[in-house]
Amino acid sequence: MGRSPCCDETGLKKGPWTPEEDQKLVKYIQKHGHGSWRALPKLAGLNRCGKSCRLRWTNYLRPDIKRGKFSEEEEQTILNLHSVLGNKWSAIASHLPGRTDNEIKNFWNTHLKKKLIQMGFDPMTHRPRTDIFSSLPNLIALANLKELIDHHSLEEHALRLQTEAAQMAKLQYLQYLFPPQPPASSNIVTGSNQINNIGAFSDMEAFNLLNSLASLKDSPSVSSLSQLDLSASSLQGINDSIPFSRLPDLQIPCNYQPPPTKGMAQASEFTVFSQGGNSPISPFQFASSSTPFPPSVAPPVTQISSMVNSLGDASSPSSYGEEAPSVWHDLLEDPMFHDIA
DNA sequence: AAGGACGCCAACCGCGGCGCA
DNA sequence: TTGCGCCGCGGTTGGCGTCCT
Repeated sequence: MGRSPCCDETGLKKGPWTPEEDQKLVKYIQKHGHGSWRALPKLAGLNRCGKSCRLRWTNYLRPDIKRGKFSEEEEQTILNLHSVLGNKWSAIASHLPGRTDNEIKNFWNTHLKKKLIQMGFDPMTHRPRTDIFSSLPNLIALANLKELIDHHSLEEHALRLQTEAAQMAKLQYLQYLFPPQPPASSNIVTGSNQINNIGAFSDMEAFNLLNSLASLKDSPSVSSLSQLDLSASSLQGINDSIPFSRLPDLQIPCNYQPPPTKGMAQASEFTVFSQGGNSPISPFQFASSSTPFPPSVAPPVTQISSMVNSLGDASSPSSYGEEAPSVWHDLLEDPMFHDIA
């Protein structure tokens, strides 16, 4: 309904703008304002469609446009806003004075999206990618840790710490796969269905799931799972929705070498914030819920945890468009899972 | 030095929303 | 209520510059 026919007209110039055209457009708008974009080209003496003129003005010629590289603060703001708004580029641009939606969109597509992928985050959900392949390094690390514990005589204290770290990592991984569902009253606008899909498991479902795992652990058929200490205290952990802020405490086993991705180096450029208990949104969100939104100043940059880094591998396929395993049974029965565990 | 691959970004395309008659 | 015209938005494309082999 109501499609503009302006660009279907033949004889109108397309493609890059010449300095002369720019000058005509700027002069006209400075003198008369843009008024009706449809009528503007004729009035300004331009052989362009109104759409083209509007785009040229809003994305390039407008006097208040800020050009040049995005600052770290702007980058952080884009990340935060995108985690809440999704691909609402105009809405994001409205919080970045002097930046156009087109510029932000391009910056996202060429830089930020790649960075998130390299760090093992899904650029749409801002969550660690949930596909099993992207988590393999982490699972392998856990296996290596077990090897270490089995074959080396360590001090009891160190052993206990490492075992706890392994438990925490596994529990957190479960949490990543089935993050808590956003509250029904949540008014957060998401630009992606992914967010809603991924939040399909509630805390209680995850808790029940772990209970069923606990009952399975004594079964000879799944003996490999017995490494997972699913005591009541550790189960309490996931029921409390382990936040991201716990991640930096985790240690990767000393014999584990993370994949040599560029993202590893870039990781420190980003900030990871606590998700809080039930936050349905990005790890790039602000730690304090009392922080006014949108932020005017980016928070201090902290180091991303090695745990988060190890979750993803830039070379592995993205989880974008995929779903977390819908049935845990399938996962547990998968021979690969047994091998890893 | 040449040319192929890759990245960046300005510009285009097409759809949906909104106002108005 | 319906249809039309316009605008704005998000996705995509294509050209240019740079890097790599």
